[in-house]
Amino acid sequence: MSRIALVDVNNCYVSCERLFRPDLLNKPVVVLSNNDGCVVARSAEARALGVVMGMPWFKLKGFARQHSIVALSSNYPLYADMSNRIMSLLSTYSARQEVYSIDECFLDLTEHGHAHLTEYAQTMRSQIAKWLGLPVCVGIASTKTLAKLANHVAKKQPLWRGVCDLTTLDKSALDALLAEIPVSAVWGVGQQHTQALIKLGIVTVRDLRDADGPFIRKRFSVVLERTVQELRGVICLSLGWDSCAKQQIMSSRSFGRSVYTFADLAEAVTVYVTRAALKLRQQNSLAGAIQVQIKTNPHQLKAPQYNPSIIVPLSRPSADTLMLNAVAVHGLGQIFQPGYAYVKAGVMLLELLPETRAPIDLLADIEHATRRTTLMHTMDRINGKYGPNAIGAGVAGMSERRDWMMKQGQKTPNYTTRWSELAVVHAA
DNA sequence: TCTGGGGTCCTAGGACCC
DNA sequence: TCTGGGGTCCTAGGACCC
Repeated sequence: MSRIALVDVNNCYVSCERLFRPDLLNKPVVVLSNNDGCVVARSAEARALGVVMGMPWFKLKGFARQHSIVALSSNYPLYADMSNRIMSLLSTYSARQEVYSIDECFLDLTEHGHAHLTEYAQTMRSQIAKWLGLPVCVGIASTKTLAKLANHVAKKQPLWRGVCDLTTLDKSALDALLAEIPVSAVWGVGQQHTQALIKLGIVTVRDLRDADGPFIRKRFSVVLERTVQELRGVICLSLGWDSCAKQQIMSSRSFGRSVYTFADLAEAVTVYVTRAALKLRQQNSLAGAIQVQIKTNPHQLKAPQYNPSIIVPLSRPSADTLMLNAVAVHGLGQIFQPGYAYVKAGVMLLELLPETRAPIDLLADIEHATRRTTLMHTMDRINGKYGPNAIGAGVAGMSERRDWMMKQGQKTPNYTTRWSELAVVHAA
């Protein structure tokens, strides 16, 4: 039988912030989404006060002041850097690792032998705590879905001391445990499914595990039927341990204020294309098409709404920022209408293919293409060294003009990724 | 004049995840 | 006044072909 572990950082963003702000330990802390929009992470203390994930910050503000909740803007460079460190440390614990998100990964421990997995996982926890100062929980089981569930149990039930290995339970103990957990805790069961399942009398994880597979498939989908199988210990989701290339790359942001003009939107689109194209080159891919979208504020019910998008194919696949940008801005021109208050724009790179599989264009000017590729690499190197906006496409504008950029009122410094913002130790 | 069915490809949209 | 940003996979339905 296989053994899969799911390792997950507790309250990841809050824990990262606390590393450099030990004064925040034991205090209610929340981290806000881009634009300081809503809550995306909360400490145990904030959760205990009733702060819900996704709560808009403007609604929470008064309550937060009353209860001395500390709110921070999200600091993704810091979280990404800590994530890289933790993932590389965890990779030493298994030959097979699937990095599933910024704060969690699966490890295949099948080859490790079954006897001492709990101790092995405890070793991981203490090494991560000691080297990086971050708290993690570990769930172990025979499938990914069960490992996610085990992780949930490890977090919720203190008696497991941060590591829950479901394979150590006998059948009746496992049945009893699964009968305590609401079906909504299962990976792949969201709000819609939860409500529909409850109506059918499927309320606990145990109910779902024991539900009729073909019925679930018919009433819901093959996806949920796979989940049922996985809960029974049948592997349907295999471990993807190669960091495979993304199939689409997106870059979008809400603005700090409403935007009305084509010029401002074009400037934003150029910034997003620049960011997306960099990611594209980093995974050595080319894009065959680019989608541009702009949006008005959906929460502003009385204001006129306009949320167009357009997909523009490229004449030939490319990773050239300037080329992609020209196409994107042209696409923007097709959908832009004056007279609306736009609050968000985004671009998506589509039809990605590996650089190596680029079609050969007999009519292309090889010398020109090579120069452009060199230009892109040079640009990436300069931006890598001097900051992401050191040089870019012409329309991107200078930062002082970009007053539409997102609001980040409470951002902590880039403690680990910028020399100028390193934490400083003061001698007593 | 009458008339069919199977297959593929693409797209939009929905559900889910963190 | 102020409500995130990335992703994945699947399905249904239409267009088109033979």
